[in-house]
Amino acid sequence: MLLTSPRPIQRSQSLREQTYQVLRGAILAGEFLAGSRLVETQIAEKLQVSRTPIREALQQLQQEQLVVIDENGNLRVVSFSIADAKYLYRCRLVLEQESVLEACKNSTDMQLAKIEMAIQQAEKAITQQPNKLTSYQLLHIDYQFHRAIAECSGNPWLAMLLDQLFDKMALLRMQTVQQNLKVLEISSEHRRIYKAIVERNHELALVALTDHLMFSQARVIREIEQMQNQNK
Amino acid sequence: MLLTSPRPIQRSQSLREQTYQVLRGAILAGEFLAGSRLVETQIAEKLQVSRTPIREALQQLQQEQLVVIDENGNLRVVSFSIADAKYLYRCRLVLEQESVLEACKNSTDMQLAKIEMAIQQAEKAITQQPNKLTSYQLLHIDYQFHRAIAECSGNPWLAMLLDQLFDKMALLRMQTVQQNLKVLEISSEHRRIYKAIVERNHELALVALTDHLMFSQARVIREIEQMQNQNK
DNA sequence: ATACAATATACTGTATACACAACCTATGGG
DNA sequence: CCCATAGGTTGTGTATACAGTATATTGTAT
Repeated sequence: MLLTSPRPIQRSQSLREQTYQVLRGAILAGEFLAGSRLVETQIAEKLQVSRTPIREALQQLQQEQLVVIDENGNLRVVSFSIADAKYLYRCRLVLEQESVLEACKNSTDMQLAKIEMAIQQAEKAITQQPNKLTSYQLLHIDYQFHRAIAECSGNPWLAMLLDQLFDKMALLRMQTVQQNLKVLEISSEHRRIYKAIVERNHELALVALTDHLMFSQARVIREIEQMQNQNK
Repeated sequence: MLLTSPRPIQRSQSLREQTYQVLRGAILAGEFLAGSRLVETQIAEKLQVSRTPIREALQQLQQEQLVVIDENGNLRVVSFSIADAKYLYRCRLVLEQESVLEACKNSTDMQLAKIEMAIQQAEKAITQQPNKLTSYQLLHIDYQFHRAIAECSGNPWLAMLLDQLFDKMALLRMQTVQQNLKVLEISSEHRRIYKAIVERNHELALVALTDHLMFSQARVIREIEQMQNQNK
């Protein structure tokens, strides 16, 4: 009789991981102004932990390009241009095209159900608490849908690459979106993609996805331009 | 653990950066067996620096998925399966397709020259020192070509995503390739892609690229299978 | 010998100390 | 009045100490 304890795991997470989550969340939630400086010692004092976990969390964020080193060697929250937006959307498009193609081919019923759940969750969130949700939460719900499709592809590296882009997209939109997203438009576009995948119609799925991303890109760029006009 | 590096480390860059380069190089050069364990204290003693820079370097490698945490929480050099190979190549294909498309559209004369230089350098390296070069060096020269095309696209995020894949590809092939690469085949395939880009013929460029990557994938998978047969 | 308990060892996570560089600021000399 | 430099401030990089935990080892009893 041997302690076959099935791995009780989950020793409370390391401070490094917790710090990382806190900082990432704060950045994506827009709690730092774009371009604001991040100083190890200040964050350490604020969070009441030593510099070590902070340092490591910042390095992780830096590798993910959510924070960058400026010309003086200071860490700052990254700030995206219109050009960045276009390039990021372009990368996302080709990866997500592969994503839906494979989803059309491989997705199981359970995976499809997960996609539909993501759509329903989004719709529920909108109708029930229209203004209770932060932009960050809305974006998160949006990406659940795209993440679910990527998982259908069965390609873990594809999902990983897309995750990286989603984080940057979230920050990009967080830095621009003032009012709430046009969530109704998004929802119908999502339904269209989902329907095509269920029908295994990959031509239609590709078109629907491409439309969706192009519209989304257009919305983001329009908002950036509006912001820039306001600042004049 | 070999780490042929008694102490070439100097204060020019941070120890963290130097350690990272040394470890990354050692992994990609195959100086660690696939799956071998990486221990902070051991590496620290070997390189004669404290654990701090080692730790940070290892975390960076972990984020790049060149090392992973096993079920017991130990760091190990990642080891790829045939499935991984296929998935990685698939991601690489869609990203590089975008890469050559944009290269056909945007590349300047200088950028084109850089691509050609990469080809010539590869050919020179092969003819002059056929057996002097390690597989790692050959791979590096190979990727210079693909990197140069990615730069032509003007899309920095695309180049970044591809860089990540190249590292994994290098490791994948390092773990499989026994004899030297079939460099002559590669070279002619490269020339074909280059020619299409110069002529701004994007249909042909896409075909040439796709062929090249499919051949490459087939070569890698064949070698993995041979290895697995040998181990029986 | 095998199983189990007790102890030692090996690693990691975190805090802290210190060195050093960049940057500011003020004071004194021109 | 200007500027040059000493001294302080701030921030990062690195080493090290210490605690907690997992792993290996040894000793002991059956």
